[in-house]
Amino acid sequence: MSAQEIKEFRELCERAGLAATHQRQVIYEVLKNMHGHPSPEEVYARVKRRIPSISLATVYKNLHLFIESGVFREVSLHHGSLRVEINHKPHHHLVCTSCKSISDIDAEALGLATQYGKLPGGFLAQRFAVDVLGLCADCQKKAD
Amino acid sequence: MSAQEIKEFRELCERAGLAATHQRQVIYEVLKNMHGHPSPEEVYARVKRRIPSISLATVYKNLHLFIESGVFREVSLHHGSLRVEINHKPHHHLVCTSCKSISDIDAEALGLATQYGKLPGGFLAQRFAVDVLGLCADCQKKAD
DNA sequence: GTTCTTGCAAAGGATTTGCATCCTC
DNA sequence: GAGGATGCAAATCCTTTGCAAGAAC
Repeated sequence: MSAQEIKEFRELCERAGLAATHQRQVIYEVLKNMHGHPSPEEVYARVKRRIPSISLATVYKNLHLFIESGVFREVSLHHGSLRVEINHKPHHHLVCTSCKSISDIDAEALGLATQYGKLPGGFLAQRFAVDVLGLCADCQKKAD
Repeated sequence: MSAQEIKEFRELCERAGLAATHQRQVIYEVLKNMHGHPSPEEVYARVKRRIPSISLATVYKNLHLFIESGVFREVSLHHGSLRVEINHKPHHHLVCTSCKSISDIDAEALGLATQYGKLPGGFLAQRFAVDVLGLCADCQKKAD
């Protein structure tokens, strides 16, 4: 991690009121270099390469801390367990109901006319999490 | 359950290739009379009033069978466990990030311009599952 | 009768927790 | 040094599974 990135990490911890520990830093760095929607186990496996003594519990604790402080986001999947959102651009998910694969699509490319602000009923809309369910290109071919 | 409803239930089982058992019927009936997004435990509690000997495993098995055969749907929540969708009208979810409450909103009332069919990349969109994240009216008042 | 279901108890996976030790601030 | 963080193991929660006994077709 570059000096710039270390500074960024330390500022981020300060803002969130978290100590800038070595484990925390490595988890952060590993996440930044992952793609898609990694599970805690996947993150753990990667971090373990650099800190063999790390425990899964520590990974869980830090993932939650990162999510709580808004550094990363949790993915809402049609799926049972915790997944971390790596993609920082506004986007939605294409969920294939056949092979269960999940891919991202830019919010713009999907072109949903989402409107923020007050909805009828007084609910204040701040973010739209859209899962598009359907069939991916591969599964359509197989279905022929 | 009326004679008409029993007939409906038996046809439904036949279509899905399922035996029309007593337990299955009561689970179905209980679901039909629930609202919102009940958990397996909640369904179990209700069914148990009428069939005290029922087991939680049976409830789980049947919920999955109903979901697989398209009789009910699974809710995708920012939430860890299985929930059954009772509302059959096309709708989306308003998820309050403060109190975690979830309410339904009709697809029309939300007015999202969802488009079915092929998306760029070849994905075939069949259904849109939208979670609107934000603050419910109550939590906005409390935040003042 | 055969096959599908049930109920039970045990197993399984994912996540959390308690606690002693260790590291930042 | 004080309080937060870590690692470990045990605990917990949610869900699934194996199997013998019972019900549906």
